[in-house]
Amino acid sequence: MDAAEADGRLLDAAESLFYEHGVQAVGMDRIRAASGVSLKRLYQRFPSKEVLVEAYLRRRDARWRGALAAYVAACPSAAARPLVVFDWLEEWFGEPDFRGCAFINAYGELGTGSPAVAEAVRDHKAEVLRYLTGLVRAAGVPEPGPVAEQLAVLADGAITTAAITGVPAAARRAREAAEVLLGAAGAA
Amino acid sequence: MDAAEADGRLLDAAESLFYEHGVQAVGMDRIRAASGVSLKRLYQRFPSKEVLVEAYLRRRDARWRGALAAYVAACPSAAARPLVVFDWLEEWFGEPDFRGCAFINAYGELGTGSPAVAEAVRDHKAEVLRYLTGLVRAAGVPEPGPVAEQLAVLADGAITTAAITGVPAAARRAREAAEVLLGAAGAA
DNA sequence: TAGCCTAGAGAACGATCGTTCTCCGCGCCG
DNA sequence: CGGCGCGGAGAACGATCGTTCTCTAGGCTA
Repeated sequence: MDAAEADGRLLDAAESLFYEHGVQAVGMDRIRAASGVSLKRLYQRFPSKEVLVEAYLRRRDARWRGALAAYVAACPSAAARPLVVFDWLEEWFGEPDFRGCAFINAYGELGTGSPAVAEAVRDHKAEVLRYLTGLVRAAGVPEPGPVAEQLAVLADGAITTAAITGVPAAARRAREAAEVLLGAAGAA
Repeated sequence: MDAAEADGRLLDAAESLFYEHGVQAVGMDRIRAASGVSLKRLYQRFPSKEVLVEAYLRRRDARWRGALAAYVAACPSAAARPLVVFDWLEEWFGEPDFRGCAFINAYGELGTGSPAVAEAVRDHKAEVLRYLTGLVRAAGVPEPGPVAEQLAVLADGAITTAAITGVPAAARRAREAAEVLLGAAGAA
């Protein structure tokens, strides 16, 4: 097993355990057991738990935004793409291991104590907002910034609401709201 | 010091410490030190940390909704009251110890492991939704349910966005969105 | 004044945390 | 074939966790 595969197995284990149970509730030894990578190599690749947590968040950010972008790009209508974001959210909410936003959860748990984690979370939210701004602009809204911020708020609210209620209905409500907001802002 | 005062001091200490640092990052001994209540009495009043956490959440729920309702009730226009909710959020976001939604944070940290905490969080969100539904109905919306759910999503999204970005601007965006949604739903 | 109940201070307990160290076996270079 | 170094298994370490126990000082009743 080379370093790249060790990294992958460690990050896979870290992601599923941290996301399901929270960061503080999962010890390093549990990640060793789930990954099959020895503790010695774990600390060779990630010299502390905080480093591992940040790596987990940054890899999840890339994957999450990649999956969203791929789903949205499959929609032929640029005007509809901002709404398709909420269709993707609804599918996500229905998955059995859905547990809310990994970044919001990590920020609530560690944002005070770990600047590295806080920055990774802020970076994720900033990237999502950038992406939404591009979608809204391409949908024909003359000033996409404010509407994109509204969509970002709707998305975050839908994620947390769906996580707590356990049902994906919030995605539909958010999509309906987004439709009204885009219409009012003059989407083509 | 009687039992009622001990409870108050313990819950005050628990609330400020749990809210600021997260639940798992704060030990029982730190709550003893901050409250001035001995460990023995602490465990007399709250026989486990989980019980204390649930009591913290339920008292905060009552206070939080009480403060919101008092602020909103001071607005003379029933039609404007759903929007005033977001004014109150904006003031809250500006407070120096604002750290996001205590219930979302607790759910992310403990929702998987503690059914009592998960239920307290669900109860809070359900009560907020009930309250918003009443406001939207009184504002003249014929079918207040869907709009109230949209406002709840906007509020949760604004809270998390404000917590992560550190600026209260999300409240304004959410308020503008709420205005559009209420207008589209036929508020009088 | 004598006895008793309460409460506080803090040690103690077993568990678990993040992290490091020891020991052993296996594969590569001479 | 022999020595060497890397990697894995897991013990060990000091710290801290939630929780309980011990010991003592003090106020109330008789």
